[in-house]
Amino acid sequence: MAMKTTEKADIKYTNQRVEILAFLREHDGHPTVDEVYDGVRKKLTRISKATVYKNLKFLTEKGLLEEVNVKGVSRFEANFIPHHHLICRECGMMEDFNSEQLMDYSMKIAEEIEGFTIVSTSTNFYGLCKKCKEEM
Amino acid sequence: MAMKTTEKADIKYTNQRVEILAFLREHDGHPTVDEVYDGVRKKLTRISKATVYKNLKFLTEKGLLEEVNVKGVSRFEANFIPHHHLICRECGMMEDFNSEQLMDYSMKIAEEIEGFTIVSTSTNFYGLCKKCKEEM
DNA sequence: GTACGTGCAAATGATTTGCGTTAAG
DNA sequence: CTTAACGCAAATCATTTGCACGTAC
Repeated sequence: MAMKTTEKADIKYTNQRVEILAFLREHDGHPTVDEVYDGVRKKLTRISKATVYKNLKFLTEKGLLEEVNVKGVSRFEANFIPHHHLICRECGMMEDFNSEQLMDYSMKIAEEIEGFTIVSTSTNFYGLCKKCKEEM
Repeated sequence: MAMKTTEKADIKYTNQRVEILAFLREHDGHPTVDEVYDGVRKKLTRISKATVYKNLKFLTEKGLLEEVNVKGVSRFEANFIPHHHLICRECGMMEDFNSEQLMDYSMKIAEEIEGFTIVSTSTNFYGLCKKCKEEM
């Protein structure tokens, strides 16, 4: 069976990739491309933004990262425990949220869908974060 | 209380806005900006893409449209019955999917979340559409 | 009549690409 | 060694903006 794991073997772990992965594992706030770039540049001062772009795309294709999009901006994460998101409609802030119950429930519903082979599910909860609510 | 409905009153229903709304109501396949532009241009040949952009943004802010983002591209819809999405990881194709059960279940879980005021939820089911699966 | 919307062209911002150089395996 | 990755600068693509003119209310 063709598994993702076989693909992982072909990855060249360059310094740049190692630092990008390390940065994302230490920052679970779903950083944007620029935030990853700024973060990684502290360790690798000569890294280019093009390399950050290329690698975020590459690592996402290889299955080592997940890309999410809020208000038109790409954000990345390295968290592989399937989870859900709380998203603030006002400021775009995004937080992980776990509910195994909901994950199980969604996957059970997924099994009944025809003409689509479901691999994963993710629920987004949209609303207002504490900060934005107070500012209203 | 400041409701969305009070805002709706201030909308100037120009030809351009009317056609954009009509197009989206007739096309539930989550069109991109370019697709909306091409579609509306058949009726209003002189409309500019800037106007399409301005109005999609404006109408989304006014609550008449929903914006979703797949693979970095914005898509729009005018469907206000809350619903879920089936998204193909391969080609980005997106289809509506209804499950009242799942909607109820998610909202029940949402009520228990603290520090975040949840307004709506939407579950994305990721996988492969029939066409992409056959091509593998 | 007036304020807001439009179309156009130019500006911005995000992302991708081409290519000579560098480094991982 | 050899091939894939890097860094840089230029190119492309999506989206926004400024402004003179037009139109909904």
